[in-house]
Amino acid sequence: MNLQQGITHKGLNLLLKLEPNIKKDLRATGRRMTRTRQAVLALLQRTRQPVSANEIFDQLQEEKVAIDLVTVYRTMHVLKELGLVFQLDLHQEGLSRYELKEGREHHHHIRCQICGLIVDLLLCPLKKVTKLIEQQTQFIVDDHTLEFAGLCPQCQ
Amino acid sequence: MNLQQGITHKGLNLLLKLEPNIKKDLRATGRRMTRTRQAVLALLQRTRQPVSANEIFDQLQEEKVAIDLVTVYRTMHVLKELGLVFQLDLHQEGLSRYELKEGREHHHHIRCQICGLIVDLLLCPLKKVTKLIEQQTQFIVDDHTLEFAGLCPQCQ
DNA sequence: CTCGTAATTGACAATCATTTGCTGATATGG
DNA sequence: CCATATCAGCAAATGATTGTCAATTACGAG
Repeated sequence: MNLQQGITHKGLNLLLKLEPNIKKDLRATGRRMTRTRQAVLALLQRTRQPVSANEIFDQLQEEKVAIDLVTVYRTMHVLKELGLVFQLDLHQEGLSRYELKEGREHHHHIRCQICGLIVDLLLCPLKKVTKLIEQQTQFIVDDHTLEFAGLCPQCQ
Repeated sequence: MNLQQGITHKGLNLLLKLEPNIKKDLRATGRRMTRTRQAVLALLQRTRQPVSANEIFDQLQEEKVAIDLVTVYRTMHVLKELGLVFQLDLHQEGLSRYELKEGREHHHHIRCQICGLIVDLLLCPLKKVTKLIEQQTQFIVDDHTLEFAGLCPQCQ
């Protein structure tokens, strides 16, 4: 089984490649590419960890981008509808985090219970189990959530 | 791999067996067995599905048990501290659910996206994967959350 | 390039789940 | 049966998220 950590984003370079496609997606559903949406998308691209609405808001404030927290929520809602963003609800965090799909594969996360560090796990051991569950429960399974918690190397 | 659904509770019978032990646990930490805690425990025992604080509150109201919602939350907090209850934060539900451990084994859940039915999955395919993750991330893993979503037989 | 219109924003209030502060009620050992 | 520390109930605070509405802005048509 192949398990890789880390990030394969290439930073702002991708913005130029990504933006026209996203604009197309927006237009196709009667929406517009605005400067606030650009700012949020750019931030999501250069951010390594899944970010909360508040973190997006704070970060953009620091970068002198004027944006309302409400607009951040609305933007995330739109990006979710377009299927461009994953929403993560990590156990006992009490808030949602988001990350760009951007061609990334299905994956899961591990979170440090001390410092909150979140690391990607590029593995999914659940394909066989899903079939088994479908057979035995008669459900049609179409999603799953898998998350690990523990202590990161720094916090042990 | 053995996967069973369903419930092995035997209802109120267990209350008699369970209560003295729980009272002991409470007393050991300077706490008391009160009638509200009894009512909540009894409800948890005869309930099949993981229940939210509000559901506990509503259900007890119907049964003419006077209890404040705040007290439900505080009771769940105590029961969690004593390790008697699991807290579940299911994906996109935006609230917490609770279930009695009561000698039940580690397990996971599947939730119907239409009607909200939650079924227990008495399986856990993650032991090997946990070791692998520990090796490769250098984390010490001490918990995980696994949840499936889909359509139950009725809702397909 | 300008305009009109519909989508979007921001400011503010509302909502929902959950927590906290305070005071009177009550379980429990003595 | 009493003393007292824990507990319940109520009110109000909190933090995340959503709804309202007037003012602003994107963008295709001309």
